[in-house]
Amino acid sequence: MHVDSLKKELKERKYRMTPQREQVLKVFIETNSEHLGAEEVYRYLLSKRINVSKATVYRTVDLLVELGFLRKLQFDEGVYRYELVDKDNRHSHFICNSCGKIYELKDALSPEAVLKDYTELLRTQGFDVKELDVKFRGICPKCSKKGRKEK
Amino acid sequence: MHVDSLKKELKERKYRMTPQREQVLKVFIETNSEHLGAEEVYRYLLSKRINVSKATVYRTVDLLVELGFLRKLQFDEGVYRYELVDKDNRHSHFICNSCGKIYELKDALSPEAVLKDYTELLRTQGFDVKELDVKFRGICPKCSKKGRKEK
DNA sequence: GTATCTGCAAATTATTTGCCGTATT
DNA sequence: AATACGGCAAATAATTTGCAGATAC
Repeated sequence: MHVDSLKKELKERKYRMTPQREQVLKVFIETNSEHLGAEEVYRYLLSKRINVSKATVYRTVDLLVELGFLRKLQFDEGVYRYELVDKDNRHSHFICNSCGKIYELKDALSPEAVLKDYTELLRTQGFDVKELDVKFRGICPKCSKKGRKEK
Repeated sequence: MHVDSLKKELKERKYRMTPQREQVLKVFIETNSEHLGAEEVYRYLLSKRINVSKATVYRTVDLLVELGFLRKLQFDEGVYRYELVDKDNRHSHFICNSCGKIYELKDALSPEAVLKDYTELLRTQGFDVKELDVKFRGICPKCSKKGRKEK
């Protein structure tokens, strides 16, 4: 599983495997890769009595991004968030302007698929597209319902 | 032009028109709405010997977002950037992983148009989509050329 | 054994806030 | 005149860094 490939990847790049690195990666696996910020990872570990300093968490998530285990995200709140990279399951996000909840959109009809032609066009213009980031913003179903009752 | 509608909009919402607000908005008009951060707006004004404090710049760009004159952007650098809202000319961005340059993609075949069907699908599921944010990342034409020569 | 890694505390960066005098309406 | 606004400096929030001791290899 993930932890083994971390060991392998670290060795290949002449980094060292440490308990802290394993623990940080495990947080993302155990939480089903919620969109966690560094602070949250730190608190999660604290709550499980696992001692890792905040600086190490910051350094480790950065490293995990570099190694391709995590993806760095931003949702307009002044915090970086991270999620597990899952190559077969790319997804977009829907961010509710009312409650702030972030939904993952994993539908078969992925925006990535829909945008394929446009990405191709960019390539013909010399843009080598490696990544695509699509975010929808608006009001989520829950907030729409609430709004109807309350107002 | 823009400055007049700012006056109008401020009056409607019972805010006041001030020289600082006019100057900040003008920066975005004069620079063709580059993707400026608050600090850059501040420096631009300084360079033109226009005295506005940094705090005011921060407060003003926030206000201009609220009033719908600016759009708040994030490009994964730890800084908020802003651009003029131009309703008839929405665009996506291409961010070069090598030089960091941000390109605006204004092609006729806009991702927004391509994604329309998918947005519609979301609506049927109760997601009221108000905004769409599409970012491409990769290597830009210039860096691709450089890479070929140097490496 | 040695180079990498961690923890701590201090530094840095971007942004926000409180307060008080100033300007707009 | 009343209230909103701006400037300043201090506060806050998130993240980064320097360094000395600890640990993986």
